[in-house]
Amino acid sequence: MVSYKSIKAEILNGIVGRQWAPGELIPNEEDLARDYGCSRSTVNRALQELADLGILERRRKAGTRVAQRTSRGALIQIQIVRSEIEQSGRRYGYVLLHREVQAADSATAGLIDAPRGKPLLHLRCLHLADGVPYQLESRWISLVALPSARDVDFESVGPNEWLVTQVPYSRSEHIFSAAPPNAEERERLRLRPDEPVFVIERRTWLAAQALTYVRLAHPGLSYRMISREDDLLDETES
Amino acid sequence: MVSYKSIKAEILNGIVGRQWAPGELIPNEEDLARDYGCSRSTVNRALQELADLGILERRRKAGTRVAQRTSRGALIQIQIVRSEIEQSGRRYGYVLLHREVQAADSATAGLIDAPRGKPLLHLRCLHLADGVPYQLESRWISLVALPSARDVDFESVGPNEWLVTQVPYSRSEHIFSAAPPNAEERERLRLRPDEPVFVIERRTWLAAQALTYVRLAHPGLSYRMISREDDLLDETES
DNA sequence: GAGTGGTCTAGACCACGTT
DNA sequence: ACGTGGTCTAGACCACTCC
Repeated sequence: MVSYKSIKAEILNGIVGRQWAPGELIPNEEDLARDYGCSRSTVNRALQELADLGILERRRKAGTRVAQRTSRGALIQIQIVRSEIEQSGRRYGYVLLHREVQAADSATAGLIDAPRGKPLLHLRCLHLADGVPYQLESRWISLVALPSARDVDFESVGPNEWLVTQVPYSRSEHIFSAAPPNAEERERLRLRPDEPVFVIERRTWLAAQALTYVRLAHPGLSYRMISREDDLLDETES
Repeated sequence: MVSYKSIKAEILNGIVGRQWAPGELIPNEEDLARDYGCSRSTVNRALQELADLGILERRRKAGTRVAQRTSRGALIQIQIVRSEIEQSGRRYGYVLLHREVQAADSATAGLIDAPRGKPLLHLRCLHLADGVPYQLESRWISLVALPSARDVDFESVGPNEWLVTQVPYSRSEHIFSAAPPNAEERERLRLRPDEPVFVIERRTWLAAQALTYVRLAHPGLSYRMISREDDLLDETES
């Protein structure tokens, strides 16, 4: 029996081995099914998965081509900060610096994308790795969307860890940037002179409703955000 | 006819609407097929795609559960710098600063992951948006893997644009960081005092062979790397 | 052992988009 | 108009893994 995985692997080999160049047409499903001695459904599944990966481009009547990949994706895995630190073999530490319920003013309403005047929970926390400042977190949580957050004190559980036990989200936005530190960051993160911060900002929504906005600042000289990918090698080729 | 997309959408609605909580078991394929009045294959495709998205977890005999999503991904699209600038409505400018063939010394060999002594093409380029410095690129290309690069002058075509017309890659690594600028970056990017740079480093391989290493430095006060995602809403729900 | 998902088939009809 | 991919079906057999 010819499996769709083996067909995927063979097509990939053909691309990597330059049997088909980017932009080139590969045979249609019917021909491939005859070549491999399997049904068209099996070929279809293989080609469809390669198209989902961005490796092929398919259009009815026009056929299937090797994609010209002009943009290259990098998938960043953003973990809970605790597991990020513990997985690197370091000891995790957590301090809640500030906790306050406030009404959204125009500045914070814009950040979290919630209506002005609605109640927000504002938290500031410091995360440490082996006692060294690792991340300064400044977070707003919409109490309209997540009213139960009002009853959590966040002294022992970080907001990130609490949030993942709650609802899923349906939309998210991440912004990464490099910035000069503000006074609090310089002090709390014990930055050296001229050391910038690496900033991650994240907003999440469930349907149209804003859930949370968070700004995560890391010391620039020690923090690296890394993404590794094996694009094609997920099949067991001999 | 019940489509696999409508089943996907209904299951998603059930999850977002908390009909099924994270970790909870959803009905098996046979039951769902009877409920929806379609074949098991159709249900299978819907559930399998949701599992691929990380929204469901499936195990034979154990059934299908709503996934506990503890880590959240952000997909960064790294485009050719030219289209990145032109898509924002600005005019693209390009200057080749330096071009040199050199043998890999121990430092550069480590960066690109190629054997010491092998020939490398080293390029430094400046990319501008509306005449303002946007990105300083420092790139090494393995002439072992890509010998034809030796014959390209890179005066009019940027290395990024040339490379995508060449081979695909099979493995890549991206590192993002915030750093104080070096002297050249301060001058070429016309940085303000205390302005850090946002640095993207990328290495790519084809099978085990290193292709290229590039370090891209952006002015920290103006550059933002943004990623937006609609996790669940790719179906046409009314 | 038995229940569940994983895959394949042969056929069918349809939607789309190129020609 | 027609060639291509997109989807669905009814059935089958198998692989895994929980009990």
